[in-house]
Formats: sequence, C-alpha cells, structure tokens
Amino acid sequence: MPTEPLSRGRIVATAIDLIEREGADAVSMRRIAAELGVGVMSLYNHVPNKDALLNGVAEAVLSEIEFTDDPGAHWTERVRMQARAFRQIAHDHPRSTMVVVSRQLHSTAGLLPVERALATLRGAGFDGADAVRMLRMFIAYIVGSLLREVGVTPTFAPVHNRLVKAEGVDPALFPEVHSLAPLLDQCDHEAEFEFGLELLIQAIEVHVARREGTR
Amino acid sequence: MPTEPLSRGRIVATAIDLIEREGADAVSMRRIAAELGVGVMSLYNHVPNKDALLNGVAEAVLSEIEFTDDPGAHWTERVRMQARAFRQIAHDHPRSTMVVVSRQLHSTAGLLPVERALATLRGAGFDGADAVRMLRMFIAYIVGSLLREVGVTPTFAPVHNRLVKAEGVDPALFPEVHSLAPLLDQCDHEAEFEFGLELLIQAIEVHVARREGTR
DNA sequence: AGGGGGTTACGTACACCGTACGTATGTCCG
DNA sequence: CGGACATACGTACGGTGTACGTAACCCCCT
Repeated sequence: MPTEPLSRGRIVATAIDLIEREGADAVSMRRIAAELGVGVMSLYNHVPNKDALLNGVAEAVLSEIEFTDDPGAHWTERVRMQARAFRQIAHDHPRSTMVVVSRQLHSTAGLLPVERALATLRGAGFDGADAVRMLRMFIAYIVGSLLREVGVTPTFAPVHNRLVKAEGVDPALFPEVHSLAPLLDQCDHEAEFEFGLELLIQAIEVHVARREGTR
Repeated sequence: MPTEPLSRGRIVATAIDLIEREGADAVSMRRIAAELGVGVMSLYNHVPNKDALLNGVAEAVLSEIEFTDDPGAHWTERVRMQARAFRQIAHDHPRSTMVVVSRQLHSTAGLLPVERALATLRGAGFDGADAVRMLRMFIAYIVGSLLREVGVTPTFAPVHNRLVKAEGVDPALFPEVHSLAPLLDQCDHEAEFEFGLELLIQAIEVHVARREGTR
C-alpha cells in the first residue's frame, strides 16, 4: 500500500503541527521530513525553500479563521467580530502566531481579512483615508495584543516564580512595579483584549460624533 | 599598541551595529567576532551565549531612549511623551526593534519604562488595576505600530512595485483593496502613530469622564 | 508492446551555525 | 621567582538550509 503522496499541503500541515507541539525553533527541513518519514530533499519538490514553507504556514493558519460577518449589524459590532475572529488565531495556533503576523502575504488568504475590514469601515461611512487609518490602528492593537498573549512580548510580570516575586524587584527603584506586582503577575488575555477593543471602538465613535458636530 | 580589550559592552555595540547594517539574520557569533577582529570563542569570556547577547542588545537599545518627563504636565501629555520616546526606538534602531520587543527583560533597563508609565497613570488617578490595563493597552498599540513601521508586519500595500500595482490584486475579488491601493501603498508612520495615540488617549478621557459621571 | 519524457524521491556534499572543551598567553600577587 | 587566575583562541561536534546528481516511477505516444 503506497503511503499518501507528499504534497505541499501535507508538508505545511506537518509544519504547523510541529510548531504547535515544539515551537517555531524546532522547525527544520530535516525535522519535518523525519516527521513525514521522508527524505529531506523530497520536500523541495513541493516547496521552493523554507521561507516559502513558512509563508504557507501563515496562509493556512490565516485561512482557518472564521469570519461570521453579519452585514446587517452595526459597524461597531462587525468590527468587534472581526477583531475577535483574528484573535482566535492565538487560541487555535498560539505558537504559530508570530509566524503569521511577521509575514506579509500578498496572497488571497492574506488580503481577505483586509478586504473585509475595509468593506465594513467603508460601509460605516468612513472615507478611504479614514478607513485605512482605522484599519492600521486596529491591526496594530490586535497584533500587539496577540504577541503579548502568546508570550512573545512581556506581560510585565516582574518574575515568573511567585515565591521569588517579593525579592525579584527592588521596591526602592521600582515602587509602582513592586506594589502592583500581584496585578502585573496575572493577565486575563481575553479581558485585556476586550477592554482595549471597546475603548478603540468608542474612541472612533466619539471621533465621528465630533466631526459631524463641526460639519 | 594593544587593541582595546574585549568587553561585553563592545560586543553588544558591535552586534547592534551589525544588525542595523545587515539585519538581525546576519548576526552570528562568528560574524561578530570577525567584525571585532577576534576569535569566535573569545566572545564567550564576556557573554554566556547568543541569547544573552541579544538580551544585551535589547537592554542597550532600550536604555538609550530618552524620557523627558515633566511631572507638572497633564497626564495625557506625559503619556504622549512616553509613547513617542518609545517609538524613537524604531527611528534610532529600526532593525533591532524586533529584537527589543520580543525579549522580556527583568533588568533595570526593561523595567524602567514600565515603572514610569505606571507612575504617571497612577498619578492621573487610576487605580492599580486600571493603570495596568491602560499600560498593557498602550504597549500593545505601540508594539504593533513599531512592527509595522519597521516592516515586520505589513502596511497592506498590495504590492511594492507601483507599476505592477494595478495588476497585482484582482478588482473582482478585492474591490476595496483595489480601489484603496493608492492609500494602502503609502504609510506616513508618524502620522499613523499619532492618530492612534490621540484616539487612545481621548478614549481614556471619555472613559474616566463617564465613570465620574456615574459616581 | 516498447520506448521516452517528466515528475517525484532521495543521498551526498558544502558552507554556515552555536558552543563544549582544551590549551596557550599574559598579568598580578604572594 | 612561582603560582594562580583571567583572557584569548583553535579544534571539533552536531545541527542548519539547500545545490546538485541520480534513480525510480508513471503515463503517453508511437
């Protein structure tokens, strides 16, 4: 019985699996080949190089996110839903998240979320320049949040080990960090994300209200 | 004339220089040693391993940023200044930026900005939980913005080459991306950063105003 | 049926990486 | 003067991405 033939899809899937199990550093062409029970160079029949493979990983993860858009809803709700859909990446593929956000894709998978976001912002009445600005602002916030959530960027827990905590930071040098250590130590990622998201949406509503007022 | 003796500081400085000249991928122990006209293993007398070296890079870059804090100013202005000071990293060391934000430092250099930010937020009257939330929100936005500015994350220019632009994205599939291509193609990083920053600050002001109203 | 071309799998080889280990060469102190 | 110690360095090992050459297979055309 011949084994399932090698294919770009199987290679990418194996890479994602490997990243999630052992982290992005564990990914090597040799490792993936071994995982597939295949010679290293066989991979190059389906993927031009490692970089393209990682692009494939990013596209695959990105195209998994489910946008359940309700065109009838208020634009604020639609923005919320899209932001949450994007954050879903961090849940479903935490260790691939950095790979996803650090690769600019010109493919369909990469452009689709952008298209959707622009469409809802335009639908909300923003002109092109504003829509692009808002998009970029949301993306910046979301990317920053995801990186914190998956541990690339710090939550500012002064130390990980609770036992050493009191000793870990000098109260004289860092009084605030020291006194807020219990709060810095824990981070409810969903709550933090929602907090900032609401703030941004409200900010935009205020922004448009002011503009309409001066019109 | 004996050459300047090797030291952790000289090694870190060389690494930063190399990153800025040739990118983070160009950094290798061998390359740095060659740059210093020194044997590879000599580096290990001053730096335990490459990871620690990169931590050193992050600390050095971080401790270069100049916080000119005016304790008398309104907290909104102080937050603005701190955010801008942080963004200065992207200007002074664009290609090191990713290294800086992707490393959590428990050293003085890493904690100082956090301490300052928490202090001004507390000074603005926020309780600990709110101060931490705000800090995390600002950091997420700033990190996301910096990554866009230094090119880690896309600006969503559909293609780089202007000439291919019209052909690069299918108008039928991506009508918004296509029609907004001219706007997506260019990105005034400072303006975008300031736009989001003001929005966030205003949002917080509204947030507190509402709370005071219900108190 | 036989042959030929294109696709796929694979082994070998090269240049580079981080770094463990052993060894020289100073420099300073007793 | 002798010995201890820090620093510089060479060699070597196991890892990396991938260029190249070769062998097996399948399908189509004669």
